[in-house]
Amino acid sequence: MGIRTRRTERRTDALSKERIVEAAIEILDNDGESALTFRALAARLTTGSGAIYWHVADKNELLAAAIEDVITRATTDMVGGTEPRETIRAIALGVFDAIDLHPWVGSQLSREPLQPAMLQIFEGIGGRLQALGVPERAQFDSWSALVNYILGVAGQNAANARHTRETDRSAFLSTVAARWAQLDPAKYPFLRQVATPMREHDDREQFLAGIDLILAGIGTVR
Amino acid sequence: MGIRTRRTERRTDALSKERIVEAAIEILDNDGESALTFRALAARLTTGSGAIYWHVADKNELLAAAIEDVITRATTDMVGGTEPRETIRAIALGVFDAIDLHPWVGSQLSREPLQPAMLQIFEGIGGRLQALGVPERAQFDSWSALVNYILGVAGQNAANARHTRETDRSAFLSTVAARWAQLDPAKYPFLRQVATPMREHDDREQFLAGIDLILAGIGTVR
DNA sequence: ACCTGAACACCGTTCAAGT
DNA sequence: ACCTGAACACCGTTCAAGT
Repeated sequence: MGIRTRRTERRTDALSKERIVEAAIEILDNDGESALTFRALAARLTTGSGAIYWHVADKNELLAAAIEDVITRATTDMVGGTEPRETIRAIALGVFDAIDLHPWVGSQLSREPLQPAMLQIFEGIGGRLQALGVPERAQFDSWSALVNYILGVAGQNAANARHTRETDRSAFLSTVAARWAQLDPAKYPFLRQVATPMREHDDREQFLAGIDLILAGIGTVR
Repeated sequence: MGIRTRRTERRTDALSKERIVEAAIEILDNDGESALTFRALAARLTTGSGAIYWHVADKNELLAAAIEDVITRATTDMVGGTEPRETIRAIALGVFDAIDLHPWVGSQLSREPLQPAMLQIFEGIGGRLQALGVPERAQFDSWSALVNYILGVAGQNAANARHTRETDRSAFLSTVAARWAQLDPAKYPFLRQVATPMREHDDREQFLAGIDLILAGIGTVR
């Protein structure tokens, strides 16, 4: 389709940063973080490993671009309600769902949280705190509590996904729950008791419950 | 000192898991995570790299043992007050300070949060929530919010420390703050405003403020 | 039982050489 | 301008050989 100009047009299979990033995301999604090597990437793109360096400076830049891609897509899809509390929940859930889909983003994010794409998310949360009427002196701490919590869950989910690759997710949680259920009741009464909800809980709802708790705490500041 | 029995006594420079872990921690503390290689470790212990494998299964076990060591030491030093809210703060601060001293623990923890040594910390927090009178149905979510927040901060601190190695800490934060201060005011009003507290804040107090906010939120559950 | 150190299979990255 | 693929310096891990 369209007119083929001689110079700007490329063969459709030509290498480009976008195609490289796309392929990297596929590898990360399908085979996990350890599977992303320049050799594997080159093989998938049927090119030499050195060719990738023409489009991408190094592995850090590649990962940054992959995160940028996923996070940008996630924030674009987001329907922001008008009520600040709801919007904060929606933003947080957007991050959660993106990381649920691409767990490697979670571990990269807790390694390099200041990704450019995260700025929109950080701003979105901070802005809504202002709209919520949080006193100015409490805004920074409130914002940081929410952001750290979100990044914490992100890292946890990524860790779970790493274990989950071998077996499956519910099997992994069952194993942890079973281990906790067998802890010494004298030393670990709470963890024993929490083993059941641990096995049965819905990650997404638990995540939201945490957001709500923090928002409730923020609400107590006058 | 003491009688030298022929078989059980070893030359003081003999290899042992403890000495290996100790040396690993020194390398991690002084030169960062990327500096810990079996070759560097062997050189520091003036032995062959293969010798380490006689005492330690692989690098994962080595890292797990190093974390165990640091976390156990941190929880041992902890003076637990009698008031539940204070005790939760003390436990959280204990983790924070340990990670502040050994940032690599933070990144390992967000990769493998279910370290055995963490069980005491998890239990300590959960137990105090019960003592605080948190309704049973809210205990799991409350506990998970606190734990995820703590692990989130741990990961962040580790990430900051990675950047800080090259320059110094305040210089790094200043750079971030300066970058945020120059963001488009129309798109990022909050981040611009928050750039100043970001540069001036005390990490430890900010961390505690987050704990307090979550505890305040937990307190609203009746 | 414990240690040595060469060897193996991998990495990320570079670069002379091609088109 | 863009790509190839061998080469380099490094990993974690193994293992025959030593003591």
